[in-house]
Amino acid sequence: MPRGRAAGYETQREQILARAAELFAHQGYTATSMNQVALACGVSKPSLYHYVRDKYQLLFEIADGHVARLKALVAEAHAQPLAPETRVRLLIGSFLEAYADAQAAHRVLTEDVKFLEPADRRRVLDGQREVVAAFAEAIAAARPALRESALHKPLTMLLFGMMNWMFTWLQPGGRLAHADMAPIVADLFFGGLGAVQPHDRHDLNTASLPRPRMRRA
Amino acid sequence: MPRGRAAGYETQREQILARAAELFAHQGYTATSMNQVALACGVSKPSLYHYVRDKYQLLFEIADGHVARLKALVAEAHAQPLAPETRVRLLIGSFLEAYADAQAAHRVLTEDVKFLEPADRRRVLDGQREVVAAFAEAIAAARPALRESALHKPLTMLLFGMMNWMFTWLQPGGRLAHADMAPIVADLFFGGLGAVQPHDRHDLNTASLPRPRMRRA
DNA sequence: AACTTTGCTGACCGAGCGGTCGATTTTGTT
DNA sequence: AACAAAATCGACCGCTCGGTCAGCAAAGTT
Repeated sequence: MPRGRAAGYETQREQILARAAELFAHQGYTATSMNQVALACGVSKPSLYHYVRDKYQLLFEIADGHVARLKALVAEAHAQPLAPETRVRLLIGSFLEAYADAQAAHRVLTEDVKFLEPADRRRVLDGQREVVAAFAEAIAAARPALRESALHKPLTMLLFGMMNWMFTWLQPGGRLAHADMAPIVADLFFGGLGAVQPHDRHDLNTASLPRPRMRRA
Repeated sequence: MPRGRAAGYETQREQILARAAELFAHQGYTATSMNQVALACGVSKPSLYHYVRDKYQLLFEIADGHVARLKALVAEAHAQPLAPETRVRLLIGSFLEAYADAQAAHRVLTEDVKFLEPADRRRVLDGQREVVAAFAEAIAAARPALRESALHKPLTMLLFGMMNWMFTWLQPGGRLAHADMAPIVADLFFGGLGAVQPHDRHDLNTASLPRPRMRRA
């Protein structure tokens, strides 16, 4: 057995994944060419293929790695003995921190999942479902009345909407950082839960207002 | 002058736009070929190019048309004499209705803007900024205290996060419809505003909890 | 020193892309 | 009937894509 792998192999591999994640995040998976990835990594295309099987593997590893990170955060929050609401607030904070640290991977996960083959997509989406279910459970533990109304799952999705949409408008160098938003999101969410609780479905109190259809724009 | 345009020209053009929007929404702009668009419309590729200048024009018209629709909804809501909070609730309801009626265009708008040329992208994003600013103004009118804390804009973005993320998880044929969500979103938002108001920025009340870094996933 | 694998590259391949051409048929006007 | 533009199509073009190949220098094992 003449040689083993060089020490820098895994290092370079991870750098390639990171560069690819950035390119995918900014240009989209299909609009990014392997030539671009190779160029961004400072290597030739065959060298790139020395570290990665194909373009598809880049996509899968970026997406799968990110959900694995999120699942680890959930496990970490559940390992600590915390009051229910405190646990949810911790989850929100740690997720927003993870989003800030891996913005590219997060964007790839939310926008390019559709390019995964069915089996891989299922795997990734199942991981996401686990994470969302854990949030929903933590929320139901903090506000048990929600579970009876079967509203804790839609409300959990609204919470994820607030968090997942942040990468759209929050500037990395702006006045507000992801960490600043965590208590705001948590306060808005828990403060609003009380107001939405007594609601009945199909009680569309604004639907009776006149709302004529549009003709053309 | 021998002939004018056939009566069905505009009709077919709009159908092409609609089909293209669906394909773009499900596969992404770059991953959708003009052959696919032509096939989905039941015409040959040269016929398709008889109705549309090029692929890019499809993208721009889909995105621009959708923001025009949203801007019209804002104008419509402002034309009516309403109590501030009622106006915001009406806006939320009409936006969710518009999202439900034009899910494909909405998805294209949120995911494929990056493929617009700078000038066109600016135009579309400016339109979106107008819409968001109108929401923020309506919200500040309903809760004047928010304006002083300069928090009404981030909170408006959180509201948009809840609404814009809905297309990700709300099943068109599921138990909950977009219309069912409107009062829930409005109640959660207005109910939570009171809880977030007294907050000071950088008062990260969960940040003191132990939150060790992850090593690798 | 002999050997074998690693790490890397310029050149190349088949395929599919967006878009066009030339020709044909259809249709409203005169 | 004569005409010109509209509407449609099969075939094709130049280009870029993801990916491969043959070959070369460097390096760890024996």
